[in-house]
Amino acid sequence: MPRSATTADVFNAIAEPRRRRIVELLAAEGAQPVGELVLRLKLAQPAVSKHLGVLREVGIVTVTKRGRQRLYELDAKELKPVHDWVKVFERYWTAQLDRVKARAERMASERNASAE
Amino acid sequence: MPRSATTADVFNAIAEPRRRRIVELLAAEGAQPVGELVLRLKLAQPAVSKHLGVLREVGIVTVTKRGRQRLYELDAKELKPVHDWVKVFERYWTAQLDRVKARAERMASERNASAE
DNA sequence: TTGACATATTCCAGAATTGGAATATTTTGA
DNA sequence: TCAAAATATTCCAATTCTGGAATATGTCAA
Repeated sequence: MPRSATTADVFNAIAEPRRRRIVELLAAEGAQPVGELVLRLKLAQPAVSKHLGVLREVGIVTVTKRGRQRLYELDAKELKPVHDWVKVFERYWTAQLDRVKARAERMASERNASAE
Repeated sequence: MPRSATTADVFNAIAEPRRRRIVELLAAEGAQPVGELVLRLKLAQPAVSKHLGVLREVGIVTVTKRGRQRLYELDAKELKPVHDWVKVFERYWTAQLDRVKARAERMASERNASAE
């Protein structure tokens, strides 16, 4: 069987470097029309439109018409699931590493011992 | 041209739901042998081995031999780049949302206005 | 040494991604 | 109404991904 539904999911949307750059750009500069992104990213227009399409499907960006252009705006709160997920691991590289690590390893070996 | 090198990158590694589950499991239970993961995740052994391979390539997990089994352990600090990236957007959903949002939008419209 | 166990690797198939080119669509301005 | 501008969509090709089956590899135990 083939690949299973990972698409249309926030984690996948930001797995693409170019899409991350789009997100960064929108965060830094505010809403932008497609053409502006094309210039900044040095990508072909269709490519940009497609990436924006993926981001839009996931809800990371929203569109507004302005004349013949489309303004894309970041809706950053859609990134919260990603933040929530990695946040859990924050303690692994924060400060008192030794104690945390030692504790994790101790628990791990105990679990393994009793599980076999 | 085809897809461009997104593989072997941390963001991609965690884009797969099953791989995230593996990471979660290793975080919660400590180092585990492949067989244990197979049972927990209800995935076929080759599938698990392959996912572990991806995680290993990126450095998210490390392996240790123990008899005929291989113990996979989480090296969570490799997730830091992801955390660093999303952390920037934390303010978008934290507390004083209105003020932040208003400010962002004001700056955005100013930039757009002067850019044209 | 041989056989069973644990895991990795290879090969295959179906689907999905991505960029590029060409084209369609929408909107504005003359 | 018509041409140009801005963007989206479609179609194509090359590549990649993932799971499944079969098989290879390594290791222990008798």
